[in-house]
Amino acid sequence: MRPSVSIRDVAAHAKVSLGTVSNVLNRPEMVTAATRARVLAAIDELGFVRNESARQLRSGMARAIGLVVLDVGNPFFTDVARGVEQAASEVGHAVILCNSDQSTERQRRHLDLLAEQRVHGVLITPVDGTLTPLRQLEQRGISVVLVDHPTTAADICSVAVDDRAGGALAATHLLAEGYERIVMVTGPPGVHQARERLRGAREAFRRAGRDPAGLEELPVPSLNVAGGLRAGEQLLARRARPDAVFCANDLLALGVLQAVVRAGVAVPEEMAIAGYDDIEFAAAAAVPLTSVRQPRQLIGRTAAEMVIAGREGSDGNGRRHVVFTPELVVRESSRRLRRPIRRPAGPPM
Amino acid sequence: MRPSVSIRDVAAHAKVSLGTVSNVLNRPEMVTAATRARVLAAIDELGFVRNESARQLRSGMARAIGLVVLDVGNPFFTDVARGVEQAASEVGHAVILCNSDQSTERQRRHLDLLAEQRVHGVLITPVDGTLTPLRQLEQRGISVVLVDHPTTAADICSVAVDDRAGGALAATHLLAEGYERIVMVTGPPGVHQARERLRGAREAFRRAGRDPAGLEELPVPSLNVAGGLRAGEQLLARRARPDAVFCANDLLALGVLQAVVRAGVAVPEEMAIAGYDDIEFAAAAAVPLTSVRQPRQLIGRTAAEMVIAGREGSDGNGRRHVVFTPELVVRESSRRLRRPIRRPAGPPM
DNA sequence: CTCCGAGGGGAAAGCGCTTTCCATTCGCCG
DNA sequence: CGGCGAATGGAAAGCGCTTTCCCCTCGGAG
Repeated sequence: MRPSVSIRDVAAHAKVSLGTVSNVLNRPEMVTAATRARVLAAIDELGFVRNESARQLRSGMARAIGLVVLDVGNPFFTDVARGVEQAASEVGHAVILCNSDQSTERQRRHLDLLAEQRVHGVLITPVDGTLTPLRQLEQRGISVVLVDHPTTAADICSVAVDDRAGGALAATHLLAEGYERIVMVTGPPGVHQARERLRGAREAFRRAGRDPAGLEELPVPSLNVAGGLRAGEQLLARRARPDAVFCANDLLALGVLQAVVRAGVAVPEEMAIAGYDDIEFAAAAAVPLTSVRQPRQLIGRTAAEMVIAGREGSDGNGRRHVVFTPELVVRESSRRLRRPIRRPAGPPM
Repeated sequence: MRPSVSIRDVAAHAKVSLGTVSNVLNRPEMVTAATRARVLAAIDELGFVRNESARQLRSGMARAIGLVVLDVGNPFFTDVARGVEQAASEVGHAVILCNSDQSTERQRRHLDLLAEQRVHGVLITPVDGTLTPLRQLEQRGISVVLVDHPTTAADICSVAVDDRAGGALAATHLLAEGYERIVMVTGPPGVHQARERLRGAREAFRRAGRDPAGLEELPVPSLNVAGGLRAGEQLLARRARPDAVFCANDLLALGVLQAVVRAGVAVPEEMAIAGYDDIEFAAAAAVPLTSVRQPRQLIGRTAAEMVIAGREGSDGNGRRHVVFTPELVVRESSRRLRRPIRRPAGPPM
């Protein structure tokens, strides 16, 4: 097997013309079964593998799509990625996964890279609200779909979940359970999703006849477990602790939970906790976590399908914005009822 | 901004020759500062983005590497991916992430795709021990590095962690704590890592003067939380429950833990649990989980560096196999000491 | 003023593939 | 048996870039 077998070698080996090999590869129906078999046999014997770059140089576009996420470590995004990957592989597209880690600079570098690769499209959860670089991509013919980014921009496709509704679900639930002093832990100021969830929660306060300002916001620098630990410690240090904490995502919630449990404070009796995303680990936490579930894989799959379909007719009939509805999952971390006490020999849990 | 700006347009706009533009891009030092500036200005004005496919068609190799993992949902792999991505982006390489989901078929499809893309190299945690397709890649000039796959194959580079030592660490610890009836939960039969961890654990039994056969193996179909839940239920249903469970990874352990805690069985008093990987969520679990830590990002980074360096001289001086040493992290889930009693009414500590 | 060498121009080849345009060769129908 | 259409051959262009070769043009050193 020579390092590089070209379509021309295959043609020679199968004793057909170069064009025929190309036809077998791209329009197999217009070639006789017999010759097709002969060509395929030659491909097999020679170990020929089609060169994507040459192909894409002609077609002008790669059979790959880019996925830029805020944090690969967040199970929310890996589930989205899974959905994307499934949809992409069904049509033979590769997925280039990029992790911006909330850095504008890294995001920019990744977008440049994807532009150089002439990817078919880009799925992105942008670091901030600046959509200019994305519009530039679109001008270059690379379609863009915003993922989980509540946007009002009509010119860019998006797939999102109604964060405001989700925030409202959580807040309504906490209020209904009778919690009074509620704090919402959010991430860095720029994070759109968190803002919307807070907004939804405040609306729920209003609808419940409560002062929206009564929902305090506690921002932390990062939306991960470390950020949650930090938030938890801050809350514990207060004289007047909140009796319920709503976190912008489950990683934060797990961090808060860990800090709180470690300090011997009972959840939910002394402090209830609710998260967002309903990641797999939420149910397995120290105290099973109440959370707001989003159809993660479906988000990814839908976004991928949109970007693969491209902009054909999307201005006319194509849907440009898809919004899913979240769902509240109540678990022990926020139930007012005293949890049943389970003890083997004596210790509670 | 026209859909496609080529190097030729840039040359015309900057009033230089085509070759000069190419030089600015690839060997900037051999062009005068003045003309370089002029060319860069033209690039900027026209919004030129270099076409990677054309470039790679000439060079014969893409500036991208493939990463094939068993499960993107497993934080172990996302951390590895993070390390890979960092190392790759430092040298301007893209990372194509592929998820085999333990399926040979999916793995094959992904490898085909990567071969078509003419990626620079492939990092892979193979589904099984069949290395033939990987050898084929190497013959095509695509270097391969096995990740977290204990191999004896001298002809393929690898980065791994000493799974046997890790298994021994966990088992030794459990024995030292005085546990008697220990079960190890492993995954599907083919999974190499689990096999080695079991082997290491049995060796530890032997060294402790115990019968290695005393360590029972309980295989489950998948190495994730669902698999763990299943294992947990099976163990709970037994008349004679084990007093300690060692799981082949943390996802399994979290699943077992969840099943056990839900049934009101105390951990570790009635059943101790130890996992493997020390993922971020292990510390935040219902009962903080004892686990075996692996340098995940470092594994990814090292593997990426190896594959980017390629096979240049690796037969001679280049290291072809790197093995890291794991580390035991003891938490409450396996401590013999009774945990401090924490209850809302009268929290200690 | 001459000469040299560096910076740059211009042209060309070629990476592997797709696609198009004829020209050719069949097998087969009328 | 003439002719028709389907299946293929053969040739060629061109996607955007890198690289090489050779020639030209200066500015500065001698």
